[in-house]
Amino acid sequence: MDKAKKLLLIDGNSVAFRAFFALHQSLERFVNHDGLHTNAIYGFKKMLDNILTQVQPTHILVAFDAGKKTFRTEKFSDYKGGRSKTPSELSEQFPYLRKLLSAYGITSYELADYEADDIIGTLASQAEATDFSVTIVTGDRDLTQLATKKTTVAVTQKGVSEIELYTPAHVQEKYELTPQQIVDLKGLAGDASDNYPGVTKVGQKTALRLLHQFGSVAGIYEHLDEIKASKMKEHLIEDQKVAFLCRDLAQIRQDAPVEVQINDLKWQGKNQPELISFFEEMDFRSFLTEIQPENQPVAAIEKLPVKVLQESNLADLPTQPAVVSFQLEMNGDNYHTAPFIGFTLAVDQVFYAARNVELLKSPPLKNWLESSQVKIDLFDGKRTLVGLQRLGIHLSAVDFDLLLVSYLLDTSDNSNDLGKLAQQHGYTAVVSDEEFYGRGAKYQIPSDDQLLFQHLAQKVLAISKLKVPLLKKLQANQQADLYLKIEKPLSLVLAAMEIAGIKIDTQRLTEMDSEFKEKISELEELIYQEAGEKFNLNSPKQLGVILFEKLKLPVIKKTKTGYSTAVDVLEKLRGMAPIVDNILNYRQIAKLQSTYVTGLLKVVSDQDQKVHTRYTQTLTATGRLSSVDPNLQNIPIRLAEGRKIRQAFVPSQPGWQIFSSDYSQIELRVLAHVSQDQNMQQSFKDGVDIHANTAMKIFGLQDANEVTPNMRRQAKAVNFGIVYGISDYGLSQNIGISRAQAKKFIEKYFEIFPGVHDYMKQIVKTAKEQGYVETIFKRRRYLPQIKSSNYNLRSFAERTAMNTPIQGSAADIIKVAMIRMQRTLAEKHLQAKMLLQVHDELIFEAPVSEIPILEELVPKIMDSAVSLAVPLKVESAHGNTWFDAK
DNA sequence: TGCATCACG
DNA sequence: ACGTACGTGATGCAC
Repeated sequence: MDKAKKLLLIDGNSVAFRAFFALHQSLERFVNHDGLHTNAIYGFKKMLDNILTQVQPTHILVAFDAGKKTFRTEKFSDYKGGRSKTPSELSEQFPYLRKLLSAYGITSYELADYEADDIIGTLASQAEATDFSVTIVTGDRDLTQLATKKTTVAVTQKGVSEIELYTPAHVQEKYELTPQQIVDLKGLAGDASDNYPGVTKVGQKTALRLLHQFGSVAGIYEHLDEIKASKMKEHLIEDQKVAFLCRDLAQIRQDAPVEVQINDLKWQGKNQPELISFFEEMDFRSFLTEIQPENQPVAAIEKLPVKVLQESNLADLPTQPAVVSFQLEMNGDNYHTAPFIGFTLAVDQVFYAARNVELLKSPPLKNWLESSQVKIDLFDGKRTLVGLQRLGIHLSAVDFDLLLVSYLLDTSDNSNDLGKLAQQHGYTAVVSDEEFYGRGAKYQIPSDDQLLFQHLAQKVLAISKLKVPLLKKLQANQQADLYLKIEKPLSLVLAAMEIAGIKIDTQRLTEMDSEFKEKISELEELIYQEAGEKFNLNSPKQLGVILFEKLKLPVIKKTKTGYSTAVDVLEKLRGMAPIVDNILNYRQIAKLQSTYVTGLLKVVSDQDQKVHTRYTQTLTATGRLSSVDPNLQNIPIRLAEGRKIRQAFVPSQPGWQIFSSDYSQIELRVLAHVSQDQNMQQSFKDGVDIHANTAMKIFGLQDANEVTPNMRRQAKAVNFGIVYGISDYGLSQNIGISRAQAKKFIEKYFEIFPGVHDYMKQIVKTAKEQGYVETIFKRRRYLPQIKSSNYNLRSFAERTAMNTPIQGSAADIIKVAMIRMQRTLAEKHLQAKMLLQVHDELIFEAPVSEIPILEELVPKIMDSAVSLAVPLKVESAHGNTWFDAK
């Protein structure tokens, strides 16, 4: 027997609004990997599931408002006037809501000049005329006017899960009115949210009383003479036209020119693959597991035919394939030391795998990897290269590096896991390592060969499947050069630097260790005496109690968790109690001790007395590198005490020295270039001291000699502030001046450098229009929050828009220099080795005899890496240790 | 695991 | 009226 026909009609806009505000508090938790807000989509989906289970419809349509202009605004220009703009965090979700519906197999519909209500009213009445029953879902009580014997109106309550069902009986019970009288009610009382007035001074209460007596608006005016003379009666007479107009506005149309046929709305069910890919796009993990429970995907995914490689069958492999996808699996992040797990290869859609990585040393595998004729596709070339190097295999070229490419496509998405990345790009057959191996104590490498090899094979398959689409995207973004000429060659350069490592004078560190130990215990004793008790000095919480409760020092600043005891606070308390100075000293030395003495000693390799950092090439949002394990980009230099740590960084061979070159003010030069500010460009062309020059200009001095050190210091801070996307408050905090004074500085600065001012305004505008900003080499950073209605988020995005092209372009430039540098050293057969990069500085070791060559060569390569509108300036130094290279 | 602190450009 | 500098990593504490 045929199921009874049930039509479900949903007011898309109103339900989306409800869902959005129900989850408004968690707005920032519902953001997907592209920065899209997803709370309304999430809530809508939950609600939709509820309704589908409750109603069991056979036919469905979701109606949307077509736009601001409707027949109602024609009749009453201020209809829905004064309503605040839909938040951008919601409006950006509407296109995806339609995508969700499409995956659910549900029709979305809108009609020019009509609101969603009218589409619903029209379809409901058409459906009733045949043999349908109808359920309407909305967040708007006005729609209860549509309730009939065959039509139920479900109004969502506060959350997204609860609904209130309005039948004519329920309407009667709640308002003592028939559904049709709701329209009359609105006509009399008006509607604040739709911004139409109704009759003056008549509200809900009076309107209800009148309707109970006369039945309708028309009824009231027919029986006006029965109403006693009163202010209200005068208002009724005066506002008669308004009353009928408002009634008309409230009346939902049931004759709109809707083009869809109800029979076409038959629901065929959800489209599972479309839904999976949509949930992935939205990062809705819980919904994903809901529709594909844990074991299902494994079962559903086709098992790949993997051939297990052994000594005995290596000879069966082709001698020189055109393309090989390769994965070298290791246990742990630190690929300099991580144990090998195994490897896989995909060649002509055939998969090979083995646990024994020694096999890679034999032909033909070694030949493939070292050949320049075989295209190697992989994930994380640097990691692979270092791993292979440990096996004595020299990977010479990579064709496609999935990790690098996907980082360039979106620098804010810096996941380091092949499975996660592949899923984000729509390829779902491969799971994340965390999911496959487990995490922390649960980490386990499967002993079952087939299980392990399937995972590895899925990885290489993902690499080859994603190669073409991602390279296409790169092309579309005009980023192919950035990949081919900068990032890919750089990964090989970085690998070489990491492998080279830098030698540590552990004896020097051990000396410092005992020195510091002594000083620390002296200071500890002093502090405990002054405090009158022992406590944990390293605990800001306990220190706070001592300083601000026991010693009653004034509280300058608070943190989320209590009193702040940070340097800038302690600086202000200096002189109020001797303990403060001692704490500052203690902090300084304790930091050196824990991070740079014992910390560094912990990571020195026993094999070669060197530290081998890892540069993370795909992490920062601006394009800079970062350095981990150990971080060699934050070795102390500013304070004399800390600077001595650099004495422990020494050349790896006797008779060699450390050589260092750094760009001078590269970020300001980039700013002068991108902003095209003539004044700033001229300063750099003239080769003047830029900070002193800025000081002269903002303090209105005639002569450079009049610039005091303090003026120069302040001007330098302004220059920095400009690069960071300045705010008067930030500047005032930084140099300890009033906010008003800071504001004057900034205004003066923009007067002097109008091009910079224009650039800052322009870049924010560009970011708003295109959604991202770019560096000079087209590195891209998306800034979805630049349209946020939240002031803080938006301001942050604006400052980022100003800063990223500057910081990022500087990063591009030094990367180009590094690649050329490495090539030149090889071409000239120099023994010198490039060891470290510290954002605007390159550090080498070289035989003393080569130092004069480097003094010439390195600055030449660095300052000619790009050609800007201003010259680049490079300064060099050398010495027996890193400390002495100053 | 998150927070506060502090090291660098 | 809002509340703020940009980009990182390591350490130790407290939950």
